[in-house]
Amino acid sequence: MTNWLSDDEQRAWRAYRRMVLLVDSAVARELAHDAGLSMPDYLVLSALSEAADHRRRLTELAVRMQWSPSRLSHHVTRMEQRSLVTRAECSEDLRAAYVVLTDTGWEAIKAAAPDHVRSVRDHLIDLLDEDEIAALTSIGEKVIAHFGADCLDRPVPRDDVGRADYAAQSANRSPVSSS
Amino acid sequence: MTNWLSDDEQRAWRAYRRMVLLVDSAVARELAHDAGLSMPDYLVLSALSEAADHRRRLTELAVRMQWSPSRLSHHVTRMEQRSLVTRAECSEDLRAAYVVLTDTGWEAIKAAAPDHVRSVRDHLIDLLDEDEIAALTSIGEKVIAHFGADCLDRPVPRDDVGRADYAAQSANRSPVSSS
DNA sequence: GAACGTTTGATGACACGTCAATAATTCCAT
DNA sequence: ATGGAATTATTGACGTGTCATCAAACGTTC
Repeated sequence: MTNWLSDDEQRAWRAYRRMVLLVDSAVARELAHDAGLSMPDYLVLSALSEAADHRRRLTELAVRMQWSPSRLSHHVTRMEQRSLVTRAECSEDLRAAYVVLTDTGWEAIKAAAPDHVRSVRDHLIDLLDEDEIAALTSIGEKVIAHFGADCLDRPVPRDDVGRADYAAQSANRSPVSSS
Repeated sequence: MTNWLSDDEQRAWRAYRRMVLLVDSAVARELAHDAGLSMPDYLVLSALSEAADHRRRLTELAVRMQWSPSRLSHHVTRMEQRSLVTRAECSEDLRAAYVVLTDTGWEAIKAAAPDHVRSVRDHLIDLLDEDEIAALTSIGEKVIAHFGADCLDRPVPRDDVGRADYAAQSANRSPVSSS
């Protein structure tokens, strides 16, 4: 005996799906048009731009982004071919590898960020008032919490605690917003 | 001069992104595991199950789902190879074609729906109280409205007005929820 | 120090989605 | 009726993402 969705629940689910479809595709389309980057590209570049030496271990990056190692590896390969990032060996652990932001990649993310933020504002943030922003945050964080501690936005590894790069979004400092 | 996101806005955007990532991947994973269907598969089957003769014109379906014609054509081809749907000619317009639900497809969607609804409840709907459901709906519909009338969930074509299949979600009738 | 299981990444096969180009039919204006 | 534009659908090339599998290096245990 299935517990079907009520009309209100159905409506919420449909609105959610449609919103995500529209927002994501609009933001992605504009990012591609303005900067020649895909959303995944942007997220990788942004994560690297937040890192100390503009480099991260593949696994660390994959965990942080909630990507499969395989996905990241594939994507890094493709980005490498466009000179946005490079791989570098890790001297302490020969299995491991770094992904490093190239100058090209750094310029690309710096150039892309303002238009991207504009785009996010246009299609989501600026459409909502203060209460709605708060509601969205609270709903989002509630859902995220349900998936457990592994899924926090900032699963900062033990040995990484104390770094403060993340706070730097709205200031004009070196890390570029992963917005 | 870029209008960067404030801390609150940044937090909302990050929570939104992460929520979408987690919910979508969990629901998709469970659907694939339980029913051997992808989300796109489910959406196509569900849309067809809502149609009068379990069939729809390709273009009509593409518009309704907000998919590109190309995407739908590709996907239908793949689904056809798995015997979930078939193509049929349209006698009135020789350019046109129907996609038709096969018996296999019909059985597949009927079997998949309960688990899928369970999954949507587990990872989103049941996590939220009544107010939050209402807030999510209102936020979603506000955003959808921003994208214009073309993007309504139910861009019912003129000649289709009056059909009532959509109302039938929570009842146990023939159309299967597109949830 | 050899054997075992674990961690870290890479890879191939395949599903998915977009874009641009194509073909066939229909519609419409003359 | 005919020629040009619009509609409908398909296709190929390519970028993207997943899953299963593999290989190499590490670390621990005996």
